[in-house]
Amino acid sequence: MSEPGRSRRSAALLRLYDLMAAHYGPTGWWPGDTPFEVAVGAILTQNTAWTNVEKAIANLKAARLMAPAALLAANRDTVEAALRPSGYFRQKTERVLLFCRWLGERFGGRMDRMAAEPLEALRAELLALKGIGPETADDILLYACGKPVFVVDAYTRRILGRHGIAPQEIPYEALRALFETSLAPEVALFKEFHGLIVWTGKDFCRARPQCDGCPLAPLLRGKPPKD
DNA sequence: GACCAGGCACATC
DNA sequence: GATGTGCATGGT
Repeated sequence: MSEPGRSRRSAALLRLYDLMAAHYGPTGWWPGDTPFEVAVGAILTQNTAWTNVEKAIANLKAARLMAPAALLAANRDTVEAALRPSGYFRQKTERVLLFCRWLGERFGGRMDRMAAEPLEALRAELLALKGIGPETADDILLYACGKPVFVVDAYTRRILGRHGIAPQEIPYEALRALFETSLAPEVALFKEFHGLIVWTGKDFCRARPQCDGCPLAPLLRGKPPKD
């Protein structure tokens, strides 16, 4: 991308950020007591509302299963029962257990050792795991490992498309690259920016799709949303 | 009661 | 490579 193109885009993204931040203040996203809990939540939230994920996470904690070794030692039925409220519970049980097995074999079950790995190699390993696609991998890399990757989700695509910053159908990697080349690679900024997108998406794209009261409404300048 | 949610893998063309 | 389908629960 040309330098003027990048700085224009960078300014547009920072304007989005400022409007959302002014509306919400710090989100502190992602919620989770430990990096492992964040990684599990990233798998459980696939195509699923976060409120349902919270129930499954609470179940795991109540059953003392929020640890890789505990999950691997548990009966599969027990894990499935705990994950049931988050939907797709058979698939998600398989995916969580596969992640635990890999984490155990590769890093002795320790998230801190995983996080010490170089970003690109680690991303490739995560993507090679069955059940971990780009968004889930990047959730884990950013929020559980503190790596400077930008997480793209359905809300990101919808909001940028709606405001004409990127085409609605832009592929995952292209949209990730757009953020990562336009913004300073600061983990705290990436975390908070994605958190603000999630909150804005939940509150306005879903609950109030007409954009009433949306912090980003001023950017539309009276034009209807594009989607 | 229909419709949707912060995905992903797999089959089919 | 693009497109369609299964996976499952809970909220609106």
